[in-house]
Amino acid sequence: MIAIKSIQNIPKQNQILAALPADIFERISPHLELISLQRGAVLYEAGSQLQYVYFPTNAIVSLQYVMENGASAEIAGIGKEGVLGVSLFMGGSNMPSRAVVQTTGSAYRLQARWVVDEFNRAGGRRSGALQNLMLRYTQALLTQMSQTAACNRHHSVEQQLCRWLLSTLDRLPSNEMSITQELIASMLGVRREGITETAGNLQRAGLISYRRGHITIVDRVKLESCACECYGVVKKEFDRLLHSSENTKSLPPPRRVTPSRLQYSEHPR
Amino acid sequence: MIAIKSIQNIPKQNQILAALPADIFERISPHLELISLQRGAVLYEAGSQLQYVYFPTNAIVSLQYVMENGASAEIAGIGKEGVLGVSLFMGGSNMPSRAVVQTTGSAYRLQARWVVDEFNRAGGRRSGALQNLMLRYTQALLTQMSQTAACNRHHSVEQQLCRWLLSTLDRLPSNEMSITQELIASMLGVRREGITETAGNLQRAGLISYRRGHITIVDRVKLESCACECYGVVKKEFDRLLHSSENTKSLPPPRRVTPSRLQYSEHPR
DNA sequence: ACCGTTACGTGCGCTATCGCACATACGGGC
DNA sequence: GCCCGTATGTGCGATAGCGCACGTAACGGT
Repeated sequence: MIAIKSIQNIPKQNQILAALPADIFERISPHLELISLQRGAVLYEAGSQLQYVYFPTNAIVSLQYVMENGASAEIAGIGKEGVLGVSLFMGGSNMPSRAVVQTTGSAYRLQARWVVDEFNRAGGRRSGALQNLMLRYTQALLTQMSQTAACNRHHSVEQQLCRWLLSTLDRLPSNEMSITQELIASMLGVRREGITETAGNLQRAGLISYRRGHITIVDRVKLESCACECYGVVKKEFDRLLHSSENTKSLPPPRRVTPSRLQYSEHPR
Repeated sequence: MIAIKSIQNIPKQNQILAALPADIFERISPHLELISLQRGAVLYEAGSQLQYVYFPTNAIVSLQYVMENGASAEIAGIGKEGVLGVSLFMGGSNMPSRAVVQTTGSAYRLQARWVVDEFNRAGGRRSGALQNLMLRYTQALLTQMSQTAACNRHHSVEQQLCRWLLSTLDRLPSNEMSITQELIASMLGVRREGITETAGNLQRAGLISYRRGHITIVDRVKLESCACECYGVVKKEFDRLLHSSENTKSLPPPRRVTPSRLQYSEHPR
């Protein structure tokens, strides 16, 4: 986690930073520090005070919840599309979960106070674009978490693995990722053996191929059809919230339409 | 869902409304409508536009995600401690999940525009107390969702049932609730038979007692020890975020302390 | 080129939960 | 007081995923 300089890395690789209006970006950019994140580094421990907000460029950070008995589960993943530390301007000043670097890479960070300042600059008229963006991202995060909760309840390890691979892939430049099955297992909160077996199946079926610590996506389309709906739902929501006409408050039509009168959707059998 | 008048119901039964500073409360209170919510009513369909924000008094609303195949899972519950519709000022203008009334009761509602106005009134100096409260509540909601995700992954039906009973109890005036096992099952996303069996065990053990459509909590303490940690964690976080000294930005110490260097918490075996 | 660490493979019995097919009985409405 | 819809009880085979105990081999460092 050493501050480095590099001409390869530019802040705008992070999509939140890229979406900021020029004036705001100018204002905060002097305070952005480029740092390199090594896999395994812990950015926040659950419950600790937030010192920085992080904007990953090619790193991926995983929010995970660790239970009393040591079992863990990934709650959400954050890559170049997002920002780590939204709780800061929510007033909580600390996170409910731990943030661990899942894929080595870079990120820009910003001292807490700059973000809070800028967030509150919301000067009546054009209530701060930063605030707006952050809030939208937070909502996308809410969606991701809801989906994870439902997914954990109802989907098989295979479906979840596919989902996970796809969303990780979306945050990477190539179609290969460096990660062990053990780590994936700890993200998904399942046994390593379960991943070994499932990954074996996927490889045999020609969806992926892997060697010690590396996975390559071979057939993305098939992988998508093998993943649960969760992948698509979350992706669509991110697109809707973050890429659509910047300033609009009333946005595109509902994600889907359903009958307006209650039927308690019973457990399907 | 008919507007009614009642002297029994006062807005301040809702803890968010109660926590608002007098001036703001005065400003919005003329626009508050008291409505009665019948069990089963759907307040929002997933993806639909938000028309109102709801502040439950003695009603309980359940946010649930319904999957393509009809299976469902509760993502979070909202009672007198909270507010339904935070997505409104997050800029999303609609919710990712469905909101269903789980316990018949009342709520106050507010037209979307009043909330948004007030939310954005954040006049530089004392950036709106409403905004502050809402954001804090949103963070508490984030915690609840994370916890649900992890809980769904790792805890048994019994633990989850206990957790659910306790958090429902906290939102009710008495120690009896009117609900069928079928409904609980659909909230937890498990089979009804699973609830029947587990509830039977709990009754035999003297923690609860029930009759057709009604459950009474008999021994709350035992119930707590039987529930998973999730109940306590979420409750503590709500207290921390919503009851602690209103305006403080740097708050009580971390929820718990953990070593600051990474160990990938492997799946415990 | 070797060697040891660490990642991956595999087998096996176990448990929780599912899916389904019923039986039973409560209690509100007439 | 009866009756029927609906909530609850129960049994049973199927299965996904767990926990554990290994074996094997890939890769990186010296």
